[in-house]
Amino acid sequence: MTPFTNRQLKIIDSAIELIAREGIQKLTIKNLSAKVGVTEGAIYRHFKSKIDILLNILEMFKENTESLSSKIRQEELPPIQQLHFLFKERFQQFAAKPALAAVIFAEEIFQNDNRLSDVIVEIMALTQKIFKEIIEQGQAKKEIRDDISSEHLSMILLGSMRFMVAKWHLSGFSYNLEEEGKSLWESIKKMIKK
Amino acid sequence: MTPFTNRQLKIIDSAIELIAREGIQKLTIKNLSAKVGVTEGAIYRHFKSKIDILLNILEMFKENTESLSSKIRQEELPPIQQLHFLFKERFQQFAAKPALAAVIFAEEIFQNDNRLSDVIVEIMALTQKIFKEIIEQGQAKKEIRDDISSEHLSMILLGSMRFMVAKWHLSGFSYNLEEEGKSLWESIKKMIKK
Amino acid sequence: MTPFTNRQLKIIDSAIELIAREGIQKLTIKNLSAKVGVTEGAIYRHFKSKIDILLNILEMFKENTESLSSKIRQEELPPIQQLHFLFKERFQQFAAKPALAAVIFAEEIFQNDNRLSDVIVEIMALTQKIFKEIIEQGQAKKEIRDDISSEHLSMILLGSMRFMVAKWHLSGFSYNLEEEGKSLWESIKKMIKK
Amino acid sequence: MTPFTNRQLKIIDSAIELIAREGIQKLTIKNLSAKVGVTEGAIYRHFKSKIDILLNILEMFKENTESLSSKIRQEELPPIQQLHFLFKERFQQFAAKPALAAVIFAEEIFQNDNRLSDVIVEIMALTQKIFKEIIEQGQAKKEIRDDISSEHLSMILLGSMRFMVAKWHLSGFSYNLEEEGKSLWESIKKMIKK
DNA sequence: GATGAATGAGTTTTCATTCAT
DNA sequence: AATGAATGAAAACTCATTCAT
Repeated sequence: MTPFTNRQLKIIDSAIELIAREGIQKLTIKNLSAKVGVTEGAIYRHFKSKIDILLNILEMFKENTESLSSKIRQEELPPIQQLHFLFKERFQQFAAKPALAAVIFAEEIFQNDNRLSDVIVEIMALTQKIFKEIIEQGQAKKEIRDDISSEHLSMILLGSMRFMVAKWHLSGFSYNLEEEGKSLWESIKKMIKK
Repeated sequence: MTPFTNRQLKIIDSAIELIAREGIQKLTIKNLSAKVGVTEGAIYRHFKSKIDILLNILEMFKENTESLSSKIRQEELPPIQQLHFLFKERFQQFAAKPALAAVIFAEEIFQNDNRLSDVIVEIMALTQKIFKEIIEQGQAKKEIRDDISSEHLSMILLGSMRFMVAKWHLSGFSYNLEEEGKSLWESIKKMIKK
Repeated sequence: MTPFTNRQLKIIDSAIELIAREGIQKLTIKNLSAKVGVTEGAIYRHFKSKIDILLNILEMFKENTESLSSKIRQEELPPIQQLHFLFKERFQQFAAKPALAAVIFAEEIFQNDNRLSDVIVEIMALTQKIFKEIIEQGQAKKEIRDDISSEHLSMILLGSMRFMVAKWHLSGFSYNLEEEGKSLWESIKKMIKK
Repeated sequence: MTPFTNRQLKIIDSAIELIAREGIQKLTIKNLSAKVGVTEGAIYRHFKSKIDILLNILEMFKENTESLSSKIRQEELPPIQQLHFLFKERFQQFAAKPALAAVIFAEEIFQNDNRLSDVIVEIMALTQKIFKEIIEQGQAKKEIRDDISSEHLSMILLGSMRFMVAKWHLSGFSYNLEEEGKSLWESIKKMIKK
């Protein structure tokens, strides 16, 4: 939605990488500007504050989540396959940009400021809502077991996904996330299918 | 193991609460000493550095995890009940001290320093190992389904637990974690039982 | 004397208003350029530095003071009426452009730089000299009391004028300066007439 | 009222002198700490912000004004002598601490921040009120002329005092303020006496 | 004439830590 | 044990100015 300039994209990217590699405490304007290759003041020509940079990272992710969700709704796949698609897509995105995974699942990072933590809560709620709705369709169509609430099923799906990503991050992105994710999905599918 | 003085316990407690309520970025010696009720310098009589305080928090949690695990091993319960016990116990601990939950599952907090992140990795590995072993016993005894690897089953268990705790934290600890946890456990049990 | 371009006049005007409304500390090239409606760099097409802008404001006021004074000298009015004219004229100018009043009587603003404070001293000396000379004429013509030195009489005249303007500024220009000034003049006239 | 520590007094004093000598724009924490002889951070152990320092300077002056006024009321002098006393006292104070004069009459300095400008307005109103009340007593007792309002008389008194102090400041404190002030008082007395 | 990007020096403030008392 | 004062480094951000386009 927001059309970023190249410089802004560079800054956002550098910020994500800095956080992923060294934690938010290392996301300082000094480190960031060094990574971008400009002086500290120059950053402020592109974002009005450090919080603003973080806000844009989250906003980008939120918009991406929304567009993924509407893309799926259009495709008219059976619910299980919709879940599979979302699962795969997310793991693919994270594998392509590991830093993003590290940032997006570390809510603590954004606890700092209300504007940030609000967006985090929104993203989390939105994501779970998307999964829940698909699961409920699946339950209605008898594709997905209905002896367990959609709330719990979505929690199990998202929870295990997050856990895998967190471990992957802590391991220094040392294995192939997409493969492991695919294998995890197979297990989950077995558990939730009717 | 480490015999803490009362002052040390007070400091550790205050630190955990500060982090839980406002994020690590608010864990400063100034804020901490104000919460404890002493001057800044006084903190250094009890811990040799800020990292040292965080290290002790993690160490405490790690020891607690270890003692929980050995307690279970002595009790000779059937595997499913062992899992139930661990699940319940953890949720109870977190409900009793919400701040701890907020801190312990937020690995990002400790990414700052290698000594810290090493302990985080150890704790995560240890926890998953405990769950995996019990699950494997359960599979051997035909109590737990064996068409899904113990690796994945433990991921699903731990992942959904972490997810629930994370949501609870983000919601401002606004609901009864123990009850929700109990209900989640029932769902998980249904899914993993043979 | 100095023939300003339209852009230069706009910049000077905006600068005066910025200072009057928010203080010199808010007179930054960024704020100024925003008010003028151009980018920061553009300002430097019209003035070679920020000090240069301030210098021109003072120079304008000084020239205005000089022309007022020579206008009066030509008109050959009785001294008391000359004073009245100056008094009225100044209050009229300030009422018409409140911002100018706020700036011109706030010597502190220009203490920053020697080139500026020198002009301030010149303006102050010039103004007092103009008043003193008229008063001395009045004393020679027995129109104005001569039991008090022209130095003191001019101080009282200028001092009370400045005080009224300062209060008006601090009150947010909340009352009619011209009327209040007229009334003050009546009082002063009573006090200085022979 | 507020019992300042020695360090705080030193800081306040240094701040006043810095402003008087070079203007507020030179009152930076860096310059201030250098003058005090400590590092920049050290200032913050004694005042919580730069504004706080300025606020305390004004508050000190305000309290001083109040105590002067109540001292006078107790002494039961004839109104003209009360005015004389206040006049003398103020000029004495300024002569003793020139920097204070430079700061206190330069309202612009404090336009920066609402908390500051509010106190400035209060001080100005308080001072004029004190003078006005004495003048009104004098008018009631037929000591002071009543063909001119107490409002205008106080404006003339305070205005000429401020003007003299401003000139003295701009001249680099180059003459004896107390003597000049005494002489000005004599002129003013002549003008306001009945 | 004007823009957009940048710089280098500066701003206020906070931080973890030390140390004499 | 604890305080109060201090330090040196670093934080986020702002400023006047320059310059290629």
